[in-house]
This record gives sequence, C-alpha cells and structure tokens, in this order.
Amino acid sequence: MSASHAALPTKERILGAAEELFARHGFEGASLRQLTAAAGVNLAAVNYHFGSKDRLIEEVFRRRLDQLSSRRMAALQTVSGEPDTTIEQVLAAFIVPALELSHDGNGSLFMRVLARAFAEHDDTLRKFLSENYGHVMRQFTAEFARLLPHLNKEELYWRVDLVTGALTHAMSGFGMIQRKSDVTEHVHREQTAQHLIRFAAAGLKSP
Amino acid sequence: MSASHAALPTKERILGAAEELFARHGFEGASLRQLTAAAGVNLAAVNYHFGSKDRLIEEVFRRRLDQLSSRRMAALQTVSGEPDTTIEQVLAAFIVPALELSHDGNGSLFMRVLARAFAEHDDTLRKFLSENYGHVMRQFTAEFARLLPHLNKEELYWRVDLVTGALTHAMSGFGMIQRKSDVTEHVHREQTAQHLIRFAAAGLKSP
DNA sequence: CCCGGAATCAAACGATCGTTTGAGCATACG
DNA sequence: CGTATGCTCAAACGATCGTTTGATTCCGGG
Repeated sequence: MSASHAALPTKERILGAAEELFARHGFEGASLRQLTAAAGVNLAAVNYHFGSKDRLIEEVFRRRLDQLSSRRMAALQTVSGEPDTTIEQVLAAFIVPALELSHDGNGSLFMRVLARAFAEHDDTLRKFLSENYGHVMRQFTAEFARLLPHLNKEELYWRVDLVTGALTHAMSGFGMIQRKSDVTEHVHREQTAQHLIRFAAAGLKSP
Repeated sequence: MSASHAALPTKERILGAAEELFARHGFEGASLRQLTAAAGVNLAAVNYHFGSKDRLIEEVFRRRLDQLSSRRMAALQTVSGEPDTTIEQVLAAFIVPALELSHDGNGSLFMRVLARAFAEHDDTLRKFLSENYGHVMRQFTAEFARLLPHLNKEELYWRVDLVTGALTHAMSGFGMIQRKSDVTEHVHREQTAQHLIRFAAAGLKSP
C-alpha cells in the first residue's frame, strides 16, 4: 500500500518515513524502531547512514528547507526593490512556496514538523535553523521595512512575528479549516494562500 | 533556590514542576523521574496522587484552563451583545486573560504547554480540549459573527483561526519579541496586548 | 574468478522509561 | 493505648529507548 517501499534507496526511504513519523509523534515520540519498520529497512541503517538520530533530524530539515528557502528567495527577487512592489506580492513570495511544498511528496507533513520544532523550543535546533535559514527572514523583513516606512523597528518586528505565527498555524493544519471533499487540493491551496495574504496584509498595513 | 520546595502540598508541587518541565521538554520528553526530583517528592507520588502520567497531564491543563476560560467568558459577557460593541473589545476579552495568566505563578510557561499541545496533534488531548473548553471558542466566534455580518461562515472561520494562530504564537514566546530589561513586565504585557489587538482587529475587519 | 569495500542483517548492550509493590511512617480517632 | 488511614519511601518490574557489534550478503574492478 505505502508507496515508500518502492525502489527508492535506503537513505531516501528513511528520510520519508522520518518526516511522517516526526510530524505524527514528535522527535522524541517517534522511535527508530517504528521509523525503520515503516521505511522497511533495518534498525541499524539509521546509525549507519546518518550517524545518529539527531543528525537524521537535521537532514529531514535540510532536505526541505533548502528548497523552500531558495524558492522563497527567488520569488522575492522577482518582486522586491521595484517602485510599485506591493505588500501582497511580498507575502505571496513568502507563503506560496511554503504551500507548494505540500504539493510534492509528503511535504505537507513537513510543515507540521516545522511547527513542532518551533513549539519544542529546542535551543540546538533553533540555533541550527537561525544559522542556516535566518537570512531569508531578514531579507523579507527588510523588504517589508521598505514598504512600511512609517513603522518603527519594534512595530515592524512585532507584525512580522504575528504574520509568521498565523502562517505557521495555518500551514501546519492546526485549526478547524480542512479541505472540503468537493474542492481539489490545488484549489484549496490557492484559497488558503488568498485568505492568508489578505489577512496578513491587513494586519501589516494597519496604521 | 527553587521556591517550589516550600510548604506547598505534594500535589501542588508536582503540578508546578510538571508545568515547567512539560513546557521545557514536552510531554514525552519530560520523565517522571526528572519531574519528581524537581518537585522534591518521591517517584511513586505521581501515580499515587494522579493515577498515571496521562491523568497528570490532564490536571495540568485543567488547573489553568478552568480559570482562563472563566475569565475569558466573564470578560466577554461585559462587552458582548451591546449595540456599540467593538471588535477590539472582544479581542481584548480573549487576549488579556491569557496574558494575565502569565502574571501569577509560572502561568507563562503554561502558554508554551498549550502551544505544544496544539503542535502535538494528539487526538486524545485535542478531544479533551474540545469537549471541555470548545464552548468558549464558539461563544467568541458567535460574537465576531455578529460584529462582522458581511463575512460568510468560511471567511469568518478562516480569520478567527488565523487570529488564534497569531495569539498562540505570540503568547508562547516563539518569536523574536522579548521583553526589554528597561520595561516592567506589566508594561510589556500591555504593549503585547496592544500589538496583538491592533494586528488581529485589522485582519478581521479587512473587507 | 576472486577479492574488498559497501550495505544489510539479527542480536545484544546499557540506560531509562512508566508503573507497581510492600514495608515504613505519620497523624487522628475509638 | 491501639489501630486504622493517608501518605512516603526504596526497590524492583517489564518494556522500550538509541546505539554498537560482528557476521553475512551484495556487487563491481583487477
């Protein structure tokens, strides 16, 4: 039934199963025995290919965040710095790549993994995220600062922070909003993006 | 050093230590041995007083959520149903009690516990929260519906959901916003409430 | 053909988990 | 005084955790 038992190499199968089980049971809650069983590989394969469980966790993040960050930066480049750039365009550059991530593979589960990582307050993990992907947030914040010159630094940071909270919440599927069976996933993703962008833009623009 | 070794009864000491360690290490990450050691009680005391770790977790929620919910409902009663009720008033009734929770005891840690509970996607816990405290969210949503009659049901649900995400994010101390040393905690709490209310009100009112 | 490094495997390691047990202690009531 | 009752304690239970080991299988280059 599960397609992950296909001809994929062992490393990829472990990463896929890890993403799913970390999202479902957390980093401490998902054991390597559950994980390797789901991936259809031997228990020792994790330590052989990744060295330890912690390094496996890092790889799960790296695989998804590398493409997410580059897509976000690329999208931001095409709209930023212009005289007619809009808040909505910058928000779209931030949001749409994240929603698209849930298109391929089990990417949607990764947003739940990410939300968990935030909730866990794990200093090691936060440092890893900040060091490797902090420049993306800084770039977006700089563009928001340009488009909202009337906001002082503190106000701006607050609002960007609240936007991030709303996005993380929505993208990780916390809330009550679920896709109805009569809309395709593609349509649902576009609706989600529109709701997010409209809400966040209003909050950011508030005088 | 830790004040929790005072004359408090065993049950209270366990609940206090549990709140702190669950916030810091998660429900699965915090062991009963760490927990009872921090509380200065015997390992078996948890199972004696609470029956199991799961029931202890429920009690941690019940203790804080009972007062949070009743304070929210009381605050809502004083402003709802009037012809001149404002969105900001309803938001304040929702937000301020949560921020005040972090005033007494280690209540601030509880918001992190709550954020974790959302992130964990634990069905048992979500069912418990929904059954015992779902009526609060429903009451607030009904009042928002009255004040925003131009929004259809789906739009309203989306926006309330995004507001909840922003609040949870901010109140659990995810983001970069930290209290500066030159402002008292009381002032910081008022500033936080103002930022939250302004941002959320703008998002809700967006046409 | 054969050999050598990569990969997989079953099995075991010590540590730690939540829970249970039964003896010991306290305080209050007849 | 004797004895219940509520609570605490050290110790042990079986289960499960991440990790390591050493043997076995697989496969391409000399």
